[in-house]
Amino acid sequence: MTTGQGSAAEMPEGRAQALAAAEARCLRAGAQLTELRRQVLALVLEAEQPLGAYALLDKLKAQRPGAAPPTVYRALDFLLEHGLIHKVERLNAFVGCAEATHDHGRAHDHPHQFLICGDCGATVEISDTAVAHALADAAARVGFRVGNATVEVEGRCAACTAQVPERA
Amino acid sequence: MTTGQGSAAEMPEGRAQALAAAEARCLRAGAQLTELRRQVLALVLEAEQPLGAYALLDKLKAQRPGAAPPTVYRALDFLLEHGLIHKVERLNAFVGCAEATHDHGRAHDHPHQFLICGDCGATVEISDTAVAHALADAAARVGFRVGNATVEVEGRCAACTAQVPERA
DNA sequence: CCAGCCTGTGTTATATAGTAACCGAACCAG
DNA sequence: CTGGTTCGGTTACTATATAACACAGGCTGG
Ligand SMILES: [Zn+2]
Ligand SMILES: [Zn+2]
Ligand SMILES: [Zn+2]
Ligand SMILES: [Zn+2]
Repeated sequence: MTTGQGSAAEMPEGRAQALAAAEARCLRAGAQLTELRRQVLALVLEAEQPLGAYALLDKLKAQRPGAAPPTVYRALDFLLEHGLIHKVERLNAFVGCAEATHDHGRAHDHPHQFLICGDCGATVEISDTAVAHALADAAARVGFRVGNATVEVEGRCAACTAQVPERA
Repeated sequence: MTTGQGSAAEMPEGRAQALAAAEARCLRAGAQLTELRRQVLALVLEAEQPLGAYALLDKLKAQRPGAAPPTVYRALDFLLEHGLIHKVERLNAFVGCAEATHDHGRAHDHPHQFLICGDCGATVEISDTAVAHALADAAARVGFRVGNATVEVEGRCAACTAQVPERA
């Protein structure tokens, strides 16, 4: 962060690493990371911001002219199921899972939260266990058993806060 | 949906009370709770579960035959701006704000979280400050200034957990 | 070998969610 | 009576997501 947007500062080979990790993970899970699914994952990963399904579709058409909405939605469903990407509900958009970059961690269903800068659009994924615990506690207090949690915070990122002198 | 879950136990006059509180709050804010907006608010409040905009539109048409999407979306925008309802992003649906029922509390922009039962659909709003604090802390750790937070947990409510013997 | 099944994808059509733009009525201030 | 402002009706459209059917390839059991 800081330099520019979101993950702009990541090393360029981060994508290749992420793809390799995804491959390894699918292998272990007995899931097929097909060409189409790999293409969609690559498109999601190379974007610096969350991309909508139709934006992905447009990009995908360059490689796969016949692509249609179901093409990309089915690939996204697969990637979501296997924890390789997340959906940002507030944006109806998709991002690569930050934890999935490393093969070692089991990124499936890991607790995660998004910080979305309303200024520059940068969206970063964090994995704060204190938040997850607070949430689980609050839920338990009313007898609710927690499954999957969507936590998305709109606000202003460090870079944009520093950049703008306004608003003391 | 059976007798419904979640807020089924609320007193029936809760709606009238909520409407009165809304009225009072708009008065103080200098906002006009018009007939249309009151109708939409009433529809949201009398539903036991979050309602989508088009579901609301269908119901609204009974009272207002000419209603169209902008009709309901404009009303929803007003109600959202004034903190009388919330949007559940995961469901693309709207619910009355639990805090707004009481005129005293300043329910505008209050921290809130939703617990959504995947079984019966019951959606309850809680306002846990520990969650809000944990979130603010985690964000501050990366220099992010928190604005509005979306926290929506899918899981199983107490009633459904009790009802189903399975899954020891 | 050939059915029969399963998975993945292509293809068409449709459902659901949300907005833009223009209009006129009602209200109020000058 | 103007001229702004707010509200809502109306039309048309964009954006997001899914249903349903079709087909091709890789298996598997006969
Ligand atoms: Zn993740
Ligand atoms: Zn920013
Ligand atoms: Zn609320
Ligand atoms: Zn339930």
